[in-house]
Amino acid sequence: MTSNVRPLKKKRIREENEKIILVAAEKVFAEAGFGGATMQLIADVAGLPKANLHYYFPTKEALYRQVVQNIFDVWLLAAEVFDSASGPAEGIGAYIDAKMEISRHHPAGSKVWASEVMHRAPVIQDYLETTLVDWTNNRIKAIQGWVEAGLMDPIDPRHLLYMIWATTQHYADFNHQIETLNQTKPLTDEQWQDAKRSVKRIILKGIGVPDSELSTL
Amino acid sequence: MTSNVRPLKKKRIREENEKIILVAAEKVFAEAGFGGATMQLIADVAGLPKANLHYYFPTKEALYRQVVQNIFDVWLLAAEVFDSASGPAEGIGAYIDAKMEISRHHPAGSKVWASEVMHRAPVIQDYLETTLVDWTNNRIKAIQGWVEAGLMDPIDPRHLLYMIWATTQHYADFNHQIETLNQTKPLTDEQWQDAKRSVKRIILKGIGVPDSELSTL
DNA sequence: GATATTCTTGACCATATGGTCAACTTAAAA
DNA sequence: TTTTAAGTTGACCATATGGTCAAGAATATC
Repeated sequence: MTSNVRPLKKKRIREENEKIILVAAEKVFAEAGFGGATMQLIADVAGLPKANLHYYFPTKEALYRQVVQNIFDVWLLAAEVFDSASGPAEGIGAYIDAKMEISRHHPAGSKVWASEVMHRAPVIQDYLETTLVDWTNNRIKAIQGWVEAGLMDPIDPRHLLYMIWATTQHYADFNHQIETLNQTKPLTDEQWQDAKRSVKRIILKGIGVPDSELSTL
Repeated sequence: MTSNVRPLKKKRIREENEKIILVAAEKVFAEAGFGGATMQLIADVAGLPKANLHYYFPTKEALYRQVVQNIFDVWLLAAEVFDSASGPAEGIGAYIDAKMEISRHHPAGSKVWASEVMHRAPVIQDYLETTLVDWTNNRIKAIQGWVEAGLMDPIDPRHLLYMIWATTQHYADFNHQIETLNQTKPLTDEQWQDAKRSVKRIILKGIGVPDSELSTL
């Protein structure tokens, strides 16, 4: 109540409305895909008239593009734990944990990303070719360093990264299938802990991290 | 030429046209999503007038449903290698190989499936709840048997299956991203071999299959 | 050869959708 | 207070799309 009475500056109005629209758009794009999503439905979810969306975002494509870019930022932020680590058990373990948390609490974003990439990335291809390529190459170097230091087996870093991405994002993108296989119920806190532990255990053991470092999972 | 001159029976005409339409539909649905796909585009890809599609498939939904069901059959067929195996190295290894082959040669189907599940399976929810649940429960029992026989570590079979599905399907669903990270080129035969070997090695070693059985990869 | 059945297809229709616009309200600036 | 700028919104439009239909062609049946 008070927050509505308090006079909002124009700048705040813009920021808040853009935020509301982006949240609604992410949800609708995730549930219906780009082609299946309608501006009217996004407007209804946002609680705003459709014409208002077009005031802040000129076209459906522009709105979608902003949604995808925001997700990309979330991905990159989660990856920072990778760098400050001294070895694979810590770095990859923390990375898996971070990505599993995103899958749990931010599944819509992951789905929009998956859909965009499945459709050959018509909107964010430039990001793939620049930011993602750079990021990946740096992570590959880090992993190769761990291999050379004898901290893990000589695994091809690319396929390791793909496995981490695939598995962690699976818990978001396919959450409906996972719930169906879980008596149509969402995973409990315990089940999420089990999932994280299982994924970390299989991958870390699979790349040759010593058993002694797995006991802390 | 000869095949067109030869008089075709009406039954054959129906079978062939349905096949042509289904192949075109799978491709278009994979590239554009259900909402983004248009009957006109599917008709163009199939080389038939749009009205002809509606003669064989009454609605867009009916056509889509048939596409998804066909993919489901491919999944199930690939899983048969699981059963005839004597242990995890052979069974899971062969299963991973089979699914990787599908991802390589049948990526469109995998994408349609992923999209369907991401959108909460509006069309094949009944299949998930019956066939997929049954299949999964049987595979879980097989894995538990291997665990009790001491052939692998006590891993939660569910999370193991999710990891296998996620990773193998990633090479189909995200093939565009993988190509972008591979100098925008498709994986070569060798790279596919590397991929299969890496995936099998990490997972099998990760679940405790003895090193002696990994040397054959 | 005559009849019935299946298949083919251009033209057409009702509807949904992305996007526009002009009138109006609210808030900031002068 | 007056003026300017930013935000709001119902009504509207052009287009694209799923689906229909009737007339005709091809094939099977008798």
